[in-house]
Amino acid sequence: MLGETTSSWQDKRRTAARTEILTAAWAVAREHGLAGLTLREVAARVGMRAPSLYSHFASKHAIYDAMFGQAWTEYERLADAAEAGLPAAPRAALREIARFHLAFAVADLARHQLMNVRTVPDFAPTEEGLAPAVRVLGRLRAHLARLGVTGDEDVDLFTALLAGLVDQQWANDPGGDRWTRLLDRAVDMYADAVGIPRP
Amino acid sequence: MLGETTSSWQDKRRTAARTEILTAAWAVAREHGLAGLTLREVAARVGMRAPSLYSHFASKHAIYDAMFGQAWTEYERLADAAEAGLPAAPRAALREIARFHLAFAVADLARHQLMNVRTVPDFAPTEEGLAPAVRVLGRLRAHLARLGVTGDEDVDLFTALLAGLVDQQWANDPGGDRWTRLLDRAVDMYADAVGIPRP
DNA sequence: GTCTATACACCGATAGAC
DNA sequence: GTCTATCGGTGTATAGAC
Repeated sequence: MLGETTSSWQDKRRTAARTEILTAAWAVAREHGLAGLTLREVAARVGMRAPSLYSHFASKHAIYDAMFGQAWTEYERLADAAEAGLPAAPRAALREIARFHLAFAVADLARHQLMNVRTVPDFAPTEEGLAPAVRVLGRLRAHLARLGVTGDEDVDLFTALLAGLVDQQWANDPGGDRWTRLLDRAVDMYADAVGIPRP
Repeated sequence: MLGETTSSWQDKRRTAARTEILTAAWAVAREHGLAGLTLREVAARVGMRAPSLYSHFASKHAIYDAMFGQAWTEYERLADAAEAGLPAAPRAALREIARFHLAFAVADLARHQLMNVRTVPDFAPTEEGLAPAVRVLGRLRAHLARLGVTGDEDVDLFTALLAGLVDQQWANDPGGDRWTRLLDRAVDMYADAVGIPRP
């Protein structure tokens, strides 16, 4: 995970074990809900007893933290890939950014809950786990700036708009599209408000 | 709670005990977080042992459900009181509705988490607990209709906008006003989009 | 009816043997 | 590293005192 220059045979085994544990943790979280994740079940899926997990992660929170980092890293990776295909027209570009965000947030409840926290009682990501999330927000700021949106409040308004659509979608129509289908209208409403020119 | 025509001495004692338990539950939820609510601590605060709570509530979820109903009933009560002072100007009225909602949602994290669910793993409000929440949404629809906003999608867009501001506020600036202060801009943005006339 | 005492199955976490 | 055993916590069920 960290930028190791040399990785011995033992290190590879260690990271492999960590990866396997995290994969199992994601599966449990998706089946039983994020809060329904238990060390005993994760351990069972990787052929261990629960206490053995503590040789690889300091605590259950450390597992959540690693998952948090994985989720935002994956977001970053996919966003990078999608960046090449961004339309030139400002509104179309903004629409595509919003569409990507909503699609990612609506695809996996456990992941969404973890990335946007709150549902795990005392969990707060460490600085290391937070890093990719911070980078993603920076990337969004840069994109908006390129579209002419530079004010902090304008950026905050955009994130609130996206967060609201996602939240209402999960809360009141999970699996449906009652709120996600409002995306185009929401983006146009926002674009009008911050002065992004109409096509 | 229910509409009893006669309330015997025992009934009064029963509802008094229930009320006392719920008050203690709110206190615990505010101190330790909504998920940090434990029956043992609630019981201790009302001078009971944990199992004794089961004489008054069928389960911990039943306590959550009663709290859910209380929160939305309180929202309804305050909204009713505020209704008399609503401005005549459409945008001002919309702004006041939004302001009330945000103020209520931002005032108490445990209450907000409970009213908008999700953080309590398997909890889903019963029909009875849900009733005041449904009434509140109906009231909002009526208000918006009076302002000329009748489309379901327009209503959904408004609820998403409010939900987003509240969520971002709690998630990224709890206790502050980084997102709540965007309220006027958000309302104007929305009013422009749905065609509520400018003053 | 209301409460206590007890018990059960589960949780995260730790200690120590191997 | 992984195990077993265990600790203190949880929600919850039930038997029985009053």
